[in-house]
Amino acid sequence: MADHADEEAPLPLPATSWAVLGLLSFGAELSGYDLKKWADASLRYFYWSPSFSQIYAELRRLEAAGCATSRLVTPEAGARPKRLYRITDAGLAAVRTWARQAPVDPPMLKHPPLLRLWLGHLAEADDLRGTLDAHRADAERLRARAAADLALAADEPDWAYPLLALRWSERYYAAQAELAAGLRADLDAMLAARGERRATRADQG
Amino acid sequence: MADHADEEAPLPLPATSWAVLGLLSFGAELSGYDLKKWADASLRYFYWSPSFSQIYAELRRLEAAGCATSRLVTPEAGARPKRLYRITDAGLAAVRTWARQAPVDPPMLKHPPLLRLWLGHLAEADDLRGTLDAHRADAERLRARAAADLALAADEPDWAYPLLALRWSERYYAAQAELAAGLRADLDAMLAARGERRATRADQG
DNA sequence: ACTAACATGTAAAGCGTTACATGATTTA
DNA sequence: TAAATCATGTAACGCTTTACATGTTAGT
Repeated sequence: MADHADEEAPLPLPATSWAVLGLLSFGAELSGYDLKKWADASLRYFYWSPSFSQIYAELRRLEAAGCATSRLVTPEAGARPKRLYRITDAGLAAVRTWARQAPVDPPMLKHPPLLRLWLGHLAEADDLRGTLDAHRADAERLRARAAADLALAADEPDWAYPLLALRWSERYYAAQAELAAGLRADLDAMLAARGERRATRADQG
Repeated sequence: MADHADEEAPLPLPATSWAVLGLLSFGAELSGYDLKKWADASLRYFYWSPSFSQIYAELRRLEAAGCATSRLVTPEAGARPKRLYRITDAGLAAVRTWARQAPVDPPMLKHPPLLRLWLGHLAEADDLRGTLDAHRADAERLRARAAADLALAADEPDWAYPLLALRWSERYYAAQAELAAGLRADLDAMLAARGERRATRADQG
């Protein structure tokens, strides 16, 4: 039976569960708080970082499914105890099966700045310009953060794959900034052309 | 009071409501089915396209809020009636206020192919290569679809802003394909270096 | 006549967030 | 010692999807 583990269907867990179990699959014993911090520093560039409460719920679910175990640790007498989670052998086998066999969903993008521009006929031109400029600045900030996190993680042989993901992330946010700049230019060109057309009509009429 | 409409706080509706009301703000009288089709052809490139049931629920909500009205239309005697929705003056004012004043949330990305790569230590190299290649092909398909939709919408003066969004979308998916190619190259280089290091160690040991 | 695709919804289940509650630790 | 921040959770709410139910139209 153990020989056929890779051929069994993956456990029916939501993607967020696999992300959390994936964090644990690197081997460390972590608290919910630790996991949230780590997710913010790595996953969030290409996968949204779940909230604390979501992480705590996922950990309870993973433990109930036998994919993780937990123990209460009290640092000092009288201090508040914390619960540390560690992946189990069954959990490691499950996440391996998932990583090799589960279908890969398509990327999902929710881009509020673009939604605003798409409804540009409802706003003022300066509002739109401001929205795009702010979005571009955000993208550049994220690119810089990814570059910084990349420098921190470099040369750690265990993190070769997270490092690839970080390199991709830095390029992704650089591309986002460039796309924002291009869109800003297109918007200005469109508005200029529209203004000229209106002026021409006014001259004729 | 009417003069101050732009200074009032936007109605507390979720982003999806505004997206649907935004579709209606172009002026057409549409059914839930029409709206879904239109969302699939325009919004989905930069904003996920809500499901049918979600759209129907949003329409009911918008009507309850006074932002839209509906009427039942029976094409022929005995045929199944359909409900058509149209934006109201109050709805137009509300979506204008939202478009000008509501804060713009940051883009949200959920990228399962990258999540798989990030957990590359759990899978086989060929699985990862296949995942990346499939992702690249998907991105190129979406780029081509955006280009096609762009050609359909061009030269419609009312769709100037949707056109800008479509141009951005085409570039976005082109960039996605390039990023996938770059990541594939990085992966191959990493695996080659690892293989050489392992071979070197084997020679020495 | 049968099938597939089109079309319009409803109901239930689950995902995920915000708000809340609590206590420890640091800083002013 | 007061405030701010860190840290660990719980509970309630609302968004979103999947599955289901139902009827119509068009092709074969």
